[in-house]
Amino acid sequence: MKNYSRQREAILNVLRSTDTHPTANWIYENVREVLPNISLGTVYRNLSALSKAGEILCINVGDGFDHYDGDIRPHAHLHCKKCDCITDARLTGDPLSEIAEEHGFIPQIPVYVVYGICKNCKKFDEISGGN
Amino acid sequence: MKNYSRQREAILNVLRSTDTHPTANWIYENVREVLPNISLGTVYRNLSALSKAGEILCINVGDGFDHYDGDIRPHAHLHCKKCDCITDARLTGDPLSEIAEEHGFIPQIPVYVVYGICKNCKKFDEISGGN
DNA sequence: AATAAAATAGTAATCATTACTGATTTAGGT
DNA sequence: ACCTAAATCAGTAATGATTACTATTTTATT
Repeated sequence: MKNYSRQREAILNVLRSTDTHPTANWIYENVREVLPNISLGTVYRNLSALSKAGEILCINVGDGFDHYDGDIRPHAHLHCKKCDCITDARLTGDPLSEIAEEHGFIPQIPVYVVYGICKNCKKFDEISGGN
Repeated sequence: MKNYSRQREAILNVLRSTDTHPTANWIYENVREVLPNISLGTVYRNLSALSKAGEILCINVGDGFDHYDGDIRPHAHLHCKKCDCITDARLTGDPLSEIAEEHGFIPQIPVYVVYGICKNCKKFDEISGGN
């Protein structure tokens, strides 16, 4: 993360222009439209470095892919266990910082996660009769 | 999940007797002390089935391993980004359900996650001067 | 322009997890 | 108890997202 690279800038641009919490491969495909010769390894390396530097977030839904989020402002993630989508939700307070404090835990990265069933999957459930 | 198997029961026993949110391999090693011939594939298959059935939780810290939790009562997880440990914390309310409701989202699985720095890593940071 | 550090493209290796196969166990009726 | 079908198992092979490696190119600084 010492030197400028147009590859890193393009990766950040692609990631910050979506709210879909994409995978490394999705980012790769989209950056290729700007930089056709970029390597998948470069995408992975930069996402990893940016994540470690705290400039982006790495999210793990449990679908076998790492997802990334260019929005590092405090917000919540609603994880759907059916379709593995991630919906952003604003936070009206800091609900767990008090609890965290009891444990001597610093809630450094401002993302809260809730598992559940999203709007669309809920709709489908009602039609198909559950499951 | 139709038929009884002593393997599945042993896996559940091991998982429920710890609060360390272990990996599949840790569970495998510990179940082997009771059932020496159990297969690693059996452990994976059962953990997956139990997780899908909602009897246990699969947790994804981002350290390359799936972790499991035998406690499915409502509680929060404090994820340390330094050592990837997971600390349980009790919930005093239902802080995000109101927000979730706005999105038509059903917070079905009662686990909240907060990323940050745990007590021990914090202590080490103070000694070594950060990072 | 010259140099060293950093980053890249392309490819090979890693390794947690999943899939597969033939044998064993369970459930439930007879 | 026996019988059958479905479920599960042990053991092993395959998968595939991610990481590591290497030789080359780019960046920052003098």
